[in-house]
Amino acid sequence: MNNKQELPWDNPRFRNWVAVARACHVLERTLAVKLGPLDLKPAQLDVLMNLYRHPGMSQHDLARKLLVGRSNITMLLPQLEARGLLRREGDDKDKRILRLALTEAGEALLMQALKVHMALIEKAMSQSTPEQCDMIGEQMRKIYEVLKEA
Amino acid sequence: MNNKQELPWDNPRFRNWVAVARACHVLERTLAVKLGPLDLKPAQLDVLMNLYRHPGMSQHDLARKLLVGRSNITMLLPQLEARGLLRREGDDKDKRILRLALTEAGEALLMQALKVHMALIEKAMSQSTPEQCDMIGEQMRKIYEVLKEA
DNA sequence: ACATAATAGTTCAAAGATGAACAATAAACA
DNA sequence: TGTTTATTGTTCATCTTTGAACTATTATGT
Repeated sequence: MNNKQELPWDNPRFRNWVAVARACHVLERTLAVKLGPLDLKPAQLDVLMNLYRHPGMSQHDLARKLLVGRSNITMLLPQLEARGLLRREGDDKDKRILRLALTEAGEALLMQALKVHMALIEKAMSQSTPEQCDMIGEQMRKIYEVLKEA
Repeated sequence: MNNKQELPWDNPRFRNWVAVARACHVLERTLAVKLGPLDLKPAQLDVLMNLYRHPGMSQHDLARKLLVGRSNITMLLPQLEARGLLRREGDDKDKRILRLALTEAGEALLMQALKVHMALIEKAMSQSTPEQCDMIGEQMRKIYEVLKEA
């Protein structure tokens, strides 16, 4: 007779996930504001970060890393390339592939942006003990694994 | 003489937060796909959820809850109103304010969408013990508090 | 009361993200 | 080899999101 399902708000998992989403959202918005002076958007910072860690990666690989479509990368890169922050050069063996790498200027700007990003994350995560912080990261990596092929 | 700052990737807080952001992103994308059959976007679901919990709230309050601009709400609501999912009626005492509430149809669709959302969150969070889950929620609420007025 | 400031919502142009369709290239396989 | 399939990156139309400027209304302060 009870045609009302259990309301999600009574469910701890739901409530707690909503908190995760809200924290993410507010940190992303704050980051966007703080990156303003560097004329950099969070999405662009993500690109620079990935190229720093994986120089020579293709646009396809970059799109997969960032969880966005390839077309998004195509739209994103020319702005950064025009600013001299990265290079795109064709692969020798596979002419379909463009290999990406940061320039000196790109690396320099990345370092500045990382200071901003790092400070923000420090401020956010300073509330947690190292053990709590690691546990959160561990659970989130599990979630990513569970969902990425769903 | 060391002009290289500590690289964020060596910092547990940074690495763990990146995991949070990635988990959020992939869950949001997955939700968007799973809500497809209901012809509902995550942002629209957020609206319905908030109106269910806070009937009579204004557009301004809704925007604040959702962490978006007021204009976003203005663009979002007409679609939902046209589908008969919600009502907008002017406040008696303050003629600037429009008060929002779900219709029967809106509530019914919300219940369907919540099943989808709930199932996804269950799948994601089932990896964690109840204690871990609560701790994550607690830390995330702290982060939100710290950042929301920054 | 009156001028000033603050608030709620809308409009609009610009920027971002998305997915389908496409061209060029490479891989698989008969 | 030749044909078919897959992959990489681009283009394009569409949909969202955003912030600044605007109107209407209410609050504040003198």
